[in-house]
Amino acid sequence: MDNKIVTIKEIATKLNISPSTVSRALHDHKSIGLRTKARVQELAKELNYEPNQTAIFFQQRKTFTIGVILPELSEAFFSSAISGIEDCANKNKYTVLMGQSHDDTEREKQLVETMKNHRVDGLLVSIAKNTTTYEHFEAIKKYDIPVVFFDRIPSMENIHYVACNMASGTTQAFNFLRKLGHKTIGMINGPMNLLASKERVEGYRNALTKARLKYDPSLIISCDLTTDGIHKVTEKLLSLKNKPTAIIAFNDYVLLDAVEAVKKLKLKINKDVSFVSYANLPISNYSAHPPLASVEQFSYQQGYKAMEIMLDLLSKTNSENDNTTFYKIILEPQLIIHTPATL
Amino acid sequence: MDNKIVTIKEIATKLNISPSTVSRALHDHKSIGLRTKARVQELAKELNYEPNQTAIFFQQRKTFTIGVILPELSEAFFSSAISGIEDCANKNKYTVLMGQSHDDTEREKQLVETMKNHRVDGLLVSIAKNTTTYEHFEAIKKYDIPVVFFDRIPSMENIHYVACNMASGTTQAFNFLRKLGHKTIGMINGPMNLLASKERVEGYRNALTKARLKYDPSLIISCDLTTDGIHKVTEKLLSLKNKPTAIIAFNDYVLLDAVEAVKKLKLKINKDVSFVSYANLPISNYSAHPPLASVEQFSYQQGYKAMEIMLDLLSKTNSENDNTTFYKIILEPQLIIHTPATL
DNA sequence: CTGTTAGCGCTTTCAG
DNA sequence: CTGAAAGCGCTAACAG
Repeated sequence: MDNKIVTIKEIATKLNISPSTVSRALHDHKSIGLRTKARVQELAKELNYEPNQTAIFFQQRKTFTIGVILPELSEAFFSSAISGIEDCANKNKYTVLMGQSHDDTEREKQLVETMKNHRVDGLLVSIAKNTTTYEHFEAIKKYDIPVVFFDRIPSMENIHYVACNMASGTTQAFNFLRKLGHKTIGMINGPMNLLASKERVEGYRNALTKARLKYDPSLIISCDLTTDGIHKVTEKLLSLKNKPTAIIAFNDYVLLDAVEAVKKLKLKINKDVSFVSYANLPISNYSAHPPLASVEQFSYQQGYKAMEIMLDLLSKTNSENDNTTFYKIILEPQLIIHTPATL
Repeated sequence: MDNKIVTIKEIATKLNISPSTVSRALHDHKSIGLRTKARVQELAKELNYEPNQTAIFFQQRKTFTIGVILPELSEAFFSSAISGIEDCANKNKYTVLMGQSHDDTEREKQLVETMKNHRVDGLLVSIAKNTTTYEHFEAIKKYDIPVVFFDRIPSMENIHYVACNMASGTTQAFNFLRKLGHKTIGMINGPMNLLASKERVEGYRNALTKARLKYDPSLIISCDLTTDGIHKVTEKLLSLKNKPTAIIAFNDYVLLDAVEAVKKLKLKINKDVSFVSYANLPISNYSAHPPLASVEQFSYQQGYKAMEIMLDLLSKTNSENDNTTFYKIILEPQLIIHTPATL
């Protein structure tokens, strides 16, 4: 068995020509004679030549690899998003280097470091939920590694990102509930360092303003998105004097925990309290207590789009250092109303 | 801003010593004087030196990168498995290069190629459901890139793999249903090129044999695992003369489609026909029609274990080329019986 | 304890 | 149209 790895040099000596000629022939360089080009390509195939990418990466200072950092792969939103990223990357000859922060800022920092050392061409990140300092992302700019954020966007200036307009999604959700007759609507929100949490509040308040209603801040409670946190918050909401008859849950996972809390209180879903949530994950379709509606956030598309932006950034990174314009792609979410049949 | 990237050579000239000394000092080589070591490390930190991994990868013929090829990231089983892989890899200073085959053999082949060119140190793969030729995996062995398969194992000799003992899982499922009084038990199986499908049949037959029952082959039907295929197969099973009162579904996703088919036939779940399935995915916990029980396959653990085997293989790949012993790790699955409360 | 040297495999000027 | 040579950044004999 020809276990040995074939190099350009070998092809060269076997053909009595120089390595540079071989390299050029392999790349279909115009200045190479058809005759030699053919001979080289033939022998290359015969010997089963494979270019050593690590050598090329090193030499070209480009790895055709994109680093992706996200909180948790087992959350459907993220696995779907990275699926989109990978599809787009693959289509464009890029590969994906993946790491999960597990919502731990320290690990996130370390991953940025690893990715940098691996010389990824770019970084796609969805930040850990309690990341509040951003030096690690600032730092990487100096290395000409573009960063595009998706979904979980940090509160930083001058960044590229793609996200869903959660304000508008929340307004949609709110109005939907209003139309069903709900007067008092609560919200289980996420940590306030997330843009998405701020936007939810914004959308909620916009809806109130438009409807000329008064804002009761106690109806919106932030939590850390842990099961315990969600249970507590749900109980709190449902024990208010101004008790909500409907609740907007941060996402479909949060909803699952909120539903449990409601059951513990011996209240009836869709009777004592109704829910609307975000993400529109497949679990909702099969759930025993699906939300009345869920704000679709197009996770796959977000990932795909983020990668497209990255490709664009990479294509012109050398010519113009456009440190002035930033992509801020905001997808319009869509409230998916679940049919009565499934309720 | 010091945008320039610092190299060992620079540190060397600034300190009037040789690059090799710097390299050694940075690696805490014992033969370097404490004095110089300190000076080097200090300056390195000051200049913010970062080793160029691509150079190291190239030079060392090792990338500390593991390629992972799996069918579909948005399937919970796989995202959970890769989560385990990544955790184990990360803990051991390895990174994960990821690609989805989307159950397409062509793309799988191409991914193997890409991974090979990227010079991954090893490959972890769960094959596409209709992959039946394995040259691409045979080929990669010549490059000293170990391959460990997980969950979806090809019918090849001499491979490393970790999987769940689906035979035993199926026997457990079968016996569970028998105890509930079911006499005629059907099975929606996957494509027969998958080891897991063969094992299901084996487990089914073992259970029959032990119970001294006769085997009716029409009660086991293979399908392509598409929604349409599942619908057809379900209808077929339920229109047999020897009609099953319980069905073992290939996994929790298949179950969802099978349930739909049952509804279309106006039959009642858990009355006309009961289900048991595999995977025990979270969806089951929230599903409107969860299976009576589900065979837990420990996806995260499978991924983690596969990566551990890989690490072991990598640690001794140079010393002994142990082409004779192969890891065949078979995890014992566990039938998780869903509490009546959720039914 | 430290320096010299060579080389990993490839691309790419610069000369013919 | 082709060759010679340099060099990407780092490590590792080998030689002091």
